[in-house]
Order: sequence, then C-alpha cells, then structure tokens
Amino acid sequence: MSHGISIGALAKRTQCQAETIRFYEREGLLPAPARSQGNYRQYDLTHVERLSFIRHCRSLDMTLDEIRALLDFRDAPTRNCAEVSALLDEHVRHVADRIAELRRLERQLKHLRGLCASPGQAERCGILNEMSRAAKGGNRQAAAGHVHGSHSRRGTVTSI
Amino acid sequence: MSHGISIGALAKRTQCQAETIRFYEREGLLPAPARSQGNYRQYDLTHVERLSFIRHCRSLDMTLDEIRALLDFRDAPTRNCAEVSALLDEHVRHVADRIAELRRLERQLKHLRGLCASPGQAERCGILNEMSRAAKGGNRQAAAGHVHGSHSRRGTVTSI
DNA sequence: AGGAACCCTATAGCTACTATAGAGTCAAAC
DNA sequence: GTTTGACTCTATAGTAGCTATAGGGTTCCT
Repeated sequence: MSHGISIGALAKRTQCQAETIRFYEREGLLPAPARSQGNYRQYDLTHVERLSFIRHCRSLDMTLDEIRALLDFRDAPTRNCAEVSALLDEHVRHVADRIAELRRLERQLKHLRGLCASPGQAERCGILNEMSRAAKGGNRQAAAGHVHGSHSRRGTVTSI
Repeated sequence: MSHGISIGALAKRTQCQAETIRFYEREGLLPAPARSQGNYRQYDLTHVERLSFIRHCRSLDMTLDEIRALLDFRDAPTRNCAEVSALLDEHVRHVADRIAELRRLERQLKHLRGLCASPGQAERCGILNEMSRAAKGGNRQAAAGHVHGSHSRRGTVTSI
C-alpha cells in the first residue's frame, strides 16, 4: 500500500543516484518529502520537476549555490528576474575563462609532448628535461576564478 | 645556527604555501627533509627543484597521481620513457575533451541567456521557463572522463 | 516463512588543498 | 635577560559534490 514515488523510482526518472537525492535534501535543495509507514520517502511530481531542474543546472556546471539562487527565484515568482540574468552572465564568463585557460594549457602540453617523439631512456627524455628546466624559470600566475581544473569524475550534459 | 632552507623560504621560492609543502610530504611527493634542533624542517636545493617540478606539473593541471608517476621516472632514469609520453597523451586528451564539453556548455548558456533580454517578473522569465522545460526533455549523458567542472578556486599557469 | 530487492541513518572517503587551534622556537630589540 | 614578534610544529576540520560503506529495517513475491 505504498503511495507516491520511491527514492529509487525518482532516481531512475531523473538519472540521479538515490544518495545524491538524499544529499540534496540535506543541502536544502529538495524539500523533505512525506514518509510512508515504514519511513520510506514518498515523492510526488513536484519533486520530479524540481530535481530535474537541479540536474539540468548541474549539467550546465552550475554550483549548488548558484542553483539555490535560481530555485529561490522560482519559488518567488513575483521578484524581478534581472539577477537570474546576472547569475547566468557570471557563469558564462567563468566558462569562457576556463576554456581560454584550458586552451593555453593544451598548447603547452602539446609542445611538451612533441619533445619525446622517439622514446628512449628517461634520463634523456625531452619531456622530463623540459619540465625540470621550465620549473626553474619564472612562473606567471593566472587567476582561474571559480573555474575548475581539467580533471573530474563524471559529467552530464543536457540538451536545451 | 640554522642551516638549510626553512619551509617559509621554500614556500616563497616556489610560490607555494607552507601547508601545501607539508601536505606534499605527507603524500610522499616530497621527501621528508632533515630537521633542526628545534624540529624545524631544513630543505636543500634538491627540494627546491623537486617542488618546482611538482608545481609546474600542477600548473599543467595534472593530478597528484600523474605527478607521482612522472617523479618515479625522474627517480629511475634508466627506464624507458614511453610511459611518460603515454601519460602526457592521456592528459592532453582529457584537456581537449574538457574544452569540447565546455564549448557545448557555453553555447547552451548563451542561448539561455538570450531568452531574458528584458528582465521582468521571474514568473515569466524566459530563462527559468526554458530551464524547467528543458529539464523535462530527454537528458543525454556525456562522459567527462577525469575532466573537472567549470568552477575552481585558484589556478596557476606556467610558461614553458 | 524465507529471500531478494529495496530503503533507512550515520559515517567516511574522494581531490588538492586551506584554515584553524594550541603549542613550541628563534632572533632581535629593549 | 626577557619580551616581542615572526616563524614553525602537529593535529584536526573544512571546502564541493558527491560516492561508498556498514549495519540495520521494510516490502514484495513465492
């Protein structure tokens, strides 16, 4: 006699792990749903919609804080949405910055890679030598803003 | 009567925080240096060089594991360096992948942004509406490999 | 009645640091 | 000779956004 959507069903519908859903609840992004007699979470369609929205934002690489801000707007529909645009502008800027930085990086890595066309003893490896040499030279800093490194575990991209 | 380079001096020379140096020691990237009578770390020039190498690799967005692998090669100079090249190839691929993904993202974000040229009530905000709508549609997944999101705290880029 | 598949909470782990607390050390100024 | 301030030490917790685990309870099917 179960009513509502179980956490597993919601997970399947939104391509999102059950633990992530609990995590969003703890983080206050997703409201705590009703509970069944056996203390199981029972979601409804509003949860499906909200979680889909969150996951869509995440697929656009927004932080949970940014998403929180957007959700606040959704929850207060009479507010002026200029801040929504501003938030998006900021985010676009971050993404563009990160692209530029990664391109620089790519160039440097390809240059390095070119130094070892024919592999031999590590002692004479052009790559290692160049990296040691370069490390001694002047380092210039580049501020990355809130834009991540090039490594990550998993990502989702959603079509718009 | 202090000999050697203090952690603070090493930090200054390598543009790296003292805590990060201790962290690298704990992680086994940097060998534990000698200690003074008062238990202060005393570094020498080999540490300067090794830490510079590590920081240079980090500025190229390599993971600590990748750096560990490169250091292993440096420490065993008679080994064949084909793996160094392979490691770099892998890393270049990750960076290229991430660039492609961020470009897709940028396009989507700009499209979204265009939906709210004239800000009004959040209720009718083209951005929020589109994001809710899009969230309902089919999501396609994109594997991001080990490439990060677009947000980060700080970054350093070194010229080669 | 038993077992598989699900769910619950709490906690620890991941990366690469950064920040804090609370204590000890060192060199120079007074 | 002591006091000040800058430095260092260890240990621990925090950051983002999850993921994984342990050790239980629940539901459903046969």
